[in-house]
Amino acid sequence: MPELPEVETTRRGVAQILVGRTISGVKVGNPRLRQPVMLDLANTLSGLVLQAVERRSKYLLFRFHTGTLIVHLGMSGSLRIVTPDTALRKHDHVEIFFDALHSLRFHDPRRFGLMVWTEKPPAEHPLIQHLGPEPWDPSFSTDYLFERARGRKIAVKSFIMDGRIVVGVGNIYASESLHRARVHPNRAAGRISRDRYATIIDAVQQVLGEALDVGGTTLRDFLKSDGEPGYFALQLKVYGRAGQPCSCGKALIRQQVIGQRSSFYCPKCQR
DNA sequence: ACTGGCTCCTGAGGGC
DNA sequence: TGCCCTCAGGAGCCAG
Repeated sequence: MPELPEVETTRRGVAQILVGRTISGVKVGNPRLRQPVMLDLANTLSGLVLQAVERRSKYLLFRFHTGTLIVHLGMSGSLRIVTPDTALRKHDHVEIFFDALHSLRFHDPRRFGLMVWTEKPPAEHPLIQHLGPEPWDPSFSTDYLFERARGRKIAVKSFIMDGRIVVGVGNIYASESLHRARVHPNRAAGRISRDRYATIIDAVQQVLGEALDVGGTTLRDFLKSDGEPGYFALQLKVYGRAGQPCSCGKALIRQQVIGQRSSFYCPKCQR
């Protein structure tokens, strides 16, 4: 379940090794992802030099001079760089061949991921164009968030997970961020003060940033043959800890479904 | 304009 | 041991 820090770490690992290399071929095993993978992707990509690997939200953007390959890892997807002779694993759906030592494999058991080609600027692609700011973009400001929340009755946790409001805040880090900001996840977005939104922004940036820092330390594992970029061992304070004492020591962590998503909070220190 | 609910898919884990 | 059930989740989509 890659969240933004995992996607960014993947981006760095892939970019470091593959940028500047030329694609020699593509093999599509199972094209049935969230959107079908073009079966003739090899025709499109063969001979192209990878110019850059960028990221927008949780979408990875493989840039070529003729267009962009948009990749999303869904919730179980991962990318791995292997030598082409490495044995295929179950759920290795797409392989992009570079040279004798480098092949990029897309692995995704649940197939919520996606791999699509576009010749337009990626910012104009339907998957990208309606996305809100990145969590660290200056436009993700207290005023912005407060104004967008006016009149909204939706739970603040669902609000900050809405990619049109801000991208990259997944289910786990939404719970963690609100715990850090001491805001109850079920509080209506429109009934939160400007000051508290400033705190929420700080918390989101800190939580994602810390996860990214942990990810950076595992980057060297990127090439390990059996290693997934994986889930970072960031200390989670509430997620998955229902019934355990909160770090405040005054209450047990509760679990509640909010917006069809499992959510965790401390009833004492989050209001 | 909002909101909540549904959907894709597979593996893990619990109960018996 | 093995079967069956439920749950988990990113994010687009749809109906009310």
